[in-house]
Amino acid sequence: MTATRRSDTKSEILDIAERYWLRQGYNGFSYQHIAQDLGVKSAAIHYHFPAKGDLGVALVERMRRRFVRWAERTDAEIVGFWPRFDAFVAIYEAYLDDGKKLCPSGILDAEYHTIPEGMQEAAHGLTTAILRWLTRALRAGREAGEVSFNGEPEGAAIVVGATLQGAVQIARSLGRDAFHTTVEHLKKLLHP
Amino acid sequence: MTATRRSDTKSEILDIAERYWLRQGYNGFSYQHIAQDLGVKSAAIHYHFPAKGDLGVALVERMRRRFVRWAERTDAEIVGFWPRFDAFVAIYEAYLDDGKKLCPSGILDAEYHTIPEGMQEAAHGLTTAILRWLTRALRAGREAGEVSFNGEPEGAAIVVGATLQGAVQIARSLGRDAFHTTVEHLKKLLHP
DNA sequence: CGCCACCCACTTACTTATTGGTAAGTAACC
DNA sequence: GGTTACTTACCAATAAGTAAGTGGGTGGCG
Repeated sequence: MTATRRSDTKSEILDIAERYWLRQGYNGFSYQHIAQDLGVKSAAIHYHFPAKGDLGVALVERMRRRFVRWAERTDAEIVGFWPRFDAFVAIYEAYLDDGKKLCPSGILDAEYHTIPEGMQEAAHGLTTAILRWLTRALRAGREAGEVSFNGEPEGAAIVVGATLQGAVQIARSLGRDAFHTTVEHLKKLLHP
Repeated sequence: MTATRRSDTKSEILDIAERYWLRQGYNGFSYQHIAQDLGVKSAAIHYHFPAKGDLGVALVERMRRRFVRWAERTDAEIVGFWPRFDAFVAIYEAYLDDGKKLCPSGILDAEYHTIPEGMQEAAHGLTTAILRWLTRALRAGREAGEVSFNGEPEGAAIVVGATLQGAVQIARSLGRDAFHTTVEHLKKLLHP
C-alpha cells in the first residue's frame, strides 16, 4: 500500500521541518517527527533528504533565498529608512507571534558547534545577507538624515541585528512585551 | 574496585557540565560525556543528579548565584557607569574567548521549549537578575549624566542585554571582531 | 584501643526509547 | 518497463534512567 502521490513532498517536508527547527532547534526534532506530521514513514524523508544535514542545509539556504527576495521587494516597494526598518522588525515579530519561534540566525548560532559543517557555512551566508541589507539601509538612512549613529554603518548593522536576535530570544522567557520594549528603545537610540 | 574517593564530585560534575552546556547547549551533551571527562561511570552522575533536569536546574541556579555575587562585588568596588558597563561586557568577552561559549541566557532562550520546566523557571530568574542589575546601573548612570537614553531604564536595559546576547552568538559565525564592533557601536549609541 | 556495622560514593548490569541511516521490496504512473 | 515515491524491515549507536552489588572510611560501642 503506497500513499497517495504528492507533487511537492519535498517542500512540505521543508515546511514541517522549518516549524520544528525554529521552535526547538535543529537537534530538537527528528525524521520521525516530520514523518508523523506528514503521515508518512521516516524512510520517506531519507528518500528526499538522505542525511539530516542535507535537510539542514536546505532549510538554511531556503531561508537565505527568501530573505534576499524579501530584501529586493522591500527595497523596490518601500521608501524611507523607518518604514523599511519596521518591515524588517515585522519579520522578527512574525517569528514571535507564530508560536514563539526564534529567528534562524539565533538558532544556528546557538547550536553552531553541533550542526554539520555545511550548515555552518550556510549560516554564515544567511547572516551575511541580512547584515549586508541592514548596512545598506542604515547608510542610505543616515545620508538622508533619517537615522543617526556614529562610525561605520556595518557596525550599526550588527548592533541592530544582534539586538533583534537577542530580543526574540529574551521574549521567550519574559513574554512578547519584552520584544516590543526592546524595539521601541532601539528606535529611540537610533533617532536623530 | 572503587575509584579514589573525591570530596567535591558534585561541583566537579557541574564544572564539566557547564563547559559542555555553554558550548553545545543542554541537549548537546549527555551523562556519558561528563562521566568520561570525570573518569567515572555515567551512573555515578545519576547518583549526584538523579535526572538530567536536576543537573540543568543546578547549572542555572549556580549561574544566577554567581551573577548576584558578581553584581554585589562590582557595585561595591567599581564606581561610575562606564567602568561598570565594561566589567559587564567583560563577562561576555570571557565566554567568547573561553572556547566560543555562549552566555547562559542565550542558550536557555534558544532551547527554551526543549528544556524541563524547572529549568525554564530558573532561566527566568537568571534573566531577571541580570536585567535588574542593568536597569539599576543605567538609571544611576543617567542620573549622573554619564549615559544618555530616552524612556525607562528598564527598556534600555533590555536593549543592552539583548544586544550583548545576540553579539556573542553572531561572533560564532562571524568571528570575535563582530562582538567587539557591536560593543563599540552600542557604547556610541549610549554616549551622551 | 580495637572492632564492627553502617553509609557514602560509587560500579556493574541492565532496560526502554529514540536516533540517524540502509537495503530491499512494491505500487502507481509515464 | 523503467523511473518515482514511497513502505517494510532492519541496523548500530546513544540516550536517560534503574536496581542491585561493592568497597573503603568512619562513628560509635564495648
